[in-house]
Amino acid sequence: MNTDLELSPKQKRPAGQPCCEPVVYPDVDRRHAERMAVVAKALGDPIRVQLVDVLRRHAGKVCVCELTPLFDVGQPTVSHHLKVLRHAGIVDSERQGLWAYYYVLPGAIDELTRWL
Amino acid sequence: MNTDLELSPKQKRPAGQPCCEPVVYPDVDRRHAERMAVVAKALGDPIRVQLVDVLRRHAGKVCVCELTPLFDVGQPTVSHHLKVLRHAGIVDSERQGLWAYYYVLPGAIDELTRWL
DNA sequence: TCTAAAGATTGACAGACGTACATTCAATCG
DNA sequence: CGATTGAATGTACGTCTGTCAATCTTTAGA
Repeated sequence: MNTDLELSPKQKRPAGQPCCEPVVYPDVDRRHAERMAVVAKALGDPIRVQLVDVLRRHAGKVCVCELTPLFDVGQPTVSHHLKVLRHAGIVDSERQGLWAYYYVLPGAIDELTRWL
Repeated sequence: MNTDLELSPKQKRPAGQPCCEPVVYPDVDRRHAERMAVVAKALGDPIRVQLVDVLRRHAGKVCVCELTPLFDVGQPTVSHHLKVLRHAGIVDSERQGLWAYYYVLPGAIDELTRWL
């Protein structure tokens, strides 16, 4: 990999020529970038970060009724955030009677971690 | 850490008592979660993911005019995305005459990586 | 079967977001 | 200076997001 970028003073391009040629092209293609952006966007809310934190630190499965009192938002909002996380492939849920248990799917986050 | 969650069938709460007590509290406090959410949100766009990818893979500094032709959006839009990344503390820029060179500040991403 | 509870869904709203287009700013060259 | 270039800023617009209130679905218990 070329780590030596010329910071030599460039010249104003004469008339209609392109300014600069790209010296580095993305290593992650568009599709890969889009998938990671989906995961990152899902983590782009403090409540969702804390939700994932709780679910990850708890190896088992956590009931929604245990998650709701941790935050200053109502139950529908927590449900909405969990839905966003599930839609991003970060968590999944399992119903047991009246209760819904959520747990983290480690794969999605690993992909982002590997790139970072 | 308690990794053994009882999945034993819960009981419907009698009348006005709380459903469940939280068994796990967030390890990351609100402020920490907010900072990581800012970083994650800034990475929540495929163009910004690819921008960071290019800047990280290039150890030096990359001129905006080298970044713009990589994407299908106009120069002001690229400039806007770079501004978002700079506001999140992920990148910074340095002016040299007509050209602006962007580079990655490794600290912000490391914080998120450490948690993930 | 009737009531109540856990959780999901819907609709509404203010605010933020991504993009395009035009303009402005700063710096170089003739 | 005056013209041109690289980059940032401003405006506008359609879309998405986070939240709440209300409602709906499913299930447990009496």
